[in-house]
This record gives sequence, structure tokens and C-alpha cells, in this order.
Amino acid sequence: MPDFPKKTLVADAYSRLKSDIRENRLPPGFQAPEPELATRLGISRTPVREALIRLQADGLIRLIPRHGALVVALSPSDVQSLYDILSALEPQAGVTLAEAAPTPTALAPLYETLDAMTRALEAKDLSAWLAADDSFHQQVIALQGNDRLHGMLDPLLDQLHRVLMTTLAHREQLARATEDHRTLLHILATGDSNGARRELRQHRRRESREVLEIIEAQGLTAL
Amino acid sequence: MPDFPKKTLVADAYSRLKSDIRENRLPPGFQAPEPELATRLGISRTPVREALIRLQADGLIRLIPRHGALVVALSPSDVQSLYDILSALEPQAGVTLAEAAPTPTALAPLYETLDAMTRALEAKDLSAWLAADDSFHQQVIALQGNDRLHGMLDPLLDQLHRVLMTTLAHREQLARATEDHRTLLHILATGDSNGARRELRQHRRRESREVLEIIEAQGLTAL
DNA sequence: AAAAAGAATTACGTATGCATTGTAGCGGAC
DNA sequence: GTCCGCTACAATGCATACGTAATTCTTTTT
Repeated sequence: MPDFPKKTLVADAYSRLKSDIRENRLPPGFQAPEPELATRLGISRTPVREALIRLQADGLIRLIPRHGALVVALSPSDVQSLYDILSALEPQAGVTLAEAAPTPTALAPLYETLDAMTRALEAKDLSAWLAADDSFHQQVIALQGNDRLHGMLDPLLDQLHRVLMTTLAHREQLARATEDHRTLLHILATGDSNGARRELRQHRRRESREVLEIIEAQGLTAL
Repeated sequence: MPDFPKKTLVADAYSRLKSDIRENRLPPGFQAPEPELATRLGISRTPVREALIRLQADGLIRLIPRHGALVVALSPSDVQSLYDILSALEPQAGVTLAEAAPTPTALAPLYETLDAMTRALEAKDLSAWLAADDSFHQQVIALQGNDRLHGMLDPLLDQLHRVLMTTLAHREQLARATEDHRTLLHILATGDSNGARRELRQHRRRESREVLEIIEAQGLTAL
């Protein structure tokens, strides 16, 4: 339940639309012209347009002239592409973080998030688990020092979020995935950058395999 | 000398500004408020603003409230970060391309570009060499099938362009760099995706080492 | 009834207006 | 001469206005 600071109307519109898309309130395939979104948000077209441009850059929507903003639906091959990129990029984030030799204090929030995952798993609270999982990766890429890398990874996680939401119920390796995080934390604590790279790569590879299988098994064609 | 289609004013403004930045006509550190840019481009603020938002997403400028658009200067560590990302991402582009088992016909333009590099090298025409080098990588990421990956790599190459321009004269391994491209093409032709990944990774790693050394040797602190 | 032609609507791209708010320049105090 | 405060200016964020072009709806024709 994020709250929406109204520093500027475009920032506000951006966050709200992004959140609506992430949480499937604006589902893939949803389409609306600028004036409608403006009305819906209670602001004029100008800030809406600017927010939409940013969302398009994030890959969350497509601006189709005369047809408004379209919430992009991911095909299975889109998901594959996404994972290909993520599997290349996120390990590098792990490297950067490990190289920074993070102190236990710096990693504390991550351990806390890991605990949350574990608890959610025991309680079989899937959405809590996903929230923690998301937060974990979010924190990793934020803590790591390469801002550009952070800026590139962040939208990828956003794009993936819906996919993870809709496949979540069918995943059978959540325990393993959770353990991956623990392993990663231990590796990070030792500053082993190569280990961090490998662990993160394998983690995402396993996840992609699992998720893509579910997508196929369930015959999901757009998500 | 690219020409500027005027399909829409924001697209036009975007291309022109991007080109101006790439070619150092708007050098790093240059700063101008929206109204000035609007006047300079002979259009109103609205399309300028939208173009600036995109350029900021590309990492080429920073929008600083009340101070206008600032052409970002890259510090040595920025260059390092850039290369870290590029070394993770571009090899993946090579993988995707190799996996597509490109036909000789598909690779023909690349061979042509390679010839251009070779000729430029022999003629010691540095800027022609760089143009060809740039074009080569541009083509690789465009030919490869992952559109998202293309969309992410493209801005990185733009950011790097100025760095390559300013360090070009001091580079001593241009022949080696040129040969790397030839090697890559042969690998691509055989569909060896792992080979493509390795070659591209090493190519960028060598380049980064060379470039960063020059940056240090020359005491370049912002470029 | 399907197709074609025309009219009405609407979305977009761009320009402009306006209030807000930060910044720089200027003058005075110490 | 430097520091502080005040005033004038300027850039921004947003709203609104408007012409153009495309889509949709209507109507007519065959």
C-alpha cells in the first residue's frame, strides 16, 4: 500500500499509473486515451502525457497515436527476453555489491527481508512472500553502487512483477528460491564477487525455468 | 551528417539534441533552460520538454529544476560503470544473434562495415574508424532479436560515444579491436553462441582497459 | 444487406497563458 | 570589503486553447 506523495502532478501520475499496472488494476491490454486518463487522475493532459512518456521508457505501456496508452502484455517470448536480460544484468549488480564488501549493518535489512520471506513461506502467504522477494531484489540493486545499473534493473523488475504474481500460485520451488537468497547473503557477506554473480545468475535461471514452464503448462499467452 | 525528419517536433528535437550531445556540439557540462532550447530549436517549450524527458531517460542529460537541462559529464568511474553494464549486456546480444544462426546475407552489412573499419585503419582516418566501429555494434544489437535488449543497449552506446571520441587518438590497439570484430563475425557465422558471448565480453573488456588507462593517463576527469 | 460516402466526434501535437517559487542581482549594514 | 536581506526576474509545472487528422457513426446508394 504505497502512498502517493504529490510533489508534482507528473510524479504522482507516474507512481499511480505504475502501481496500477504492477498490481494489475490496469491489466495488460488495457487501453485508454490521454483525456480519459487525465480525467481519471483528475488532472490535465499535460502532466499525464509526461508521465506516460516515462512509463513507455520503462516498457510498461506503449503510446499508440490516436489510440492512447496501451498496457503492454508480455508474451512467453517476452518473458524469456526479460529473463535473458535480467540474468545478464542482475548478477553484475551482485558483483558490484560484493565488491563493496558490505558490512553486516548494511546487509541487515536484507536479512530482515529474508526472514519475512521465510515467515511468509511458512504461513503460506504467497503475496507476502512475493512482496518480500521483490523487496529483496529491489534492495540488492539499490544497495549496489552502480546507479546506472540500478536505473536499468528497476524497470525490469517492474515488468516482471505481474508475471511473478500470476505464476506464483503454481510455483513449487519457493523454498528453494528462498534459500537462494540466504545463500546469496552469505556470499555477499564474504565479499565473494564471483560467487555473488554465479548465485544470482543461477537463481534467476532457475526462476525463469520454473516460471516459463508454468506459463506453458497453463497456456498463458499474454501476461 | 544525419538528416532530421520532421515527423513530429518532439522526435525532431530529440534527434537533434541527441546528435548535438553525441557530437559534442553540446559538450558535457553545457546547461540551458527550456525556453532557451525552445528558441534555439525554433519551437515551443512543450515538445522540447517531452524530448528532454526522453533524453534524461537515456542518461544523456539531467533535468535540474530552475536550471534547465544539463548535459551529463562522465567521470572515470561513470565510464567504469558503463563498461560494467555493457560487458554484461552486449555479450548477451551476441548470444541472441548467434542463436538465430544468421545467414551470410544477414551478416553481409556487418562484413561491409568491417571492411570500412579496415580501410579507415589503413588510411589512419580515426573518425571514419570510430563511425564504422559504432555502426558495427549498432548493427549487432539491432539485428539480434531481443528488442528490449536493443532498447537498453542503444542508449549505452550513445553515452559511450563521446568517451570513445575523446580517447580515440590515444588508443594503440585499434588494429586488435578491428580484428576482434572479424573474429566475432566468424563466430556468429557458425552460430556459436558461447563463443559470441566470450568474444564480445573480451572485446569490451579490452576496450575498457584501454580507454580507462587513457582517461587516467590524460587526467581526464569529465567527458 | 453490404458497401461507399459523408458528417460528426475525438485524440493528438503543439502553442500559449498563468501562478508559483526559486535565483540572481542589488543595495545597505557591519 | 564582506555579509545579509530585499526586490525583480526567470524558469518551471500545469492548465487551457486550437488546428489537424484520423476514427467512428450515419446515411445513402446499389
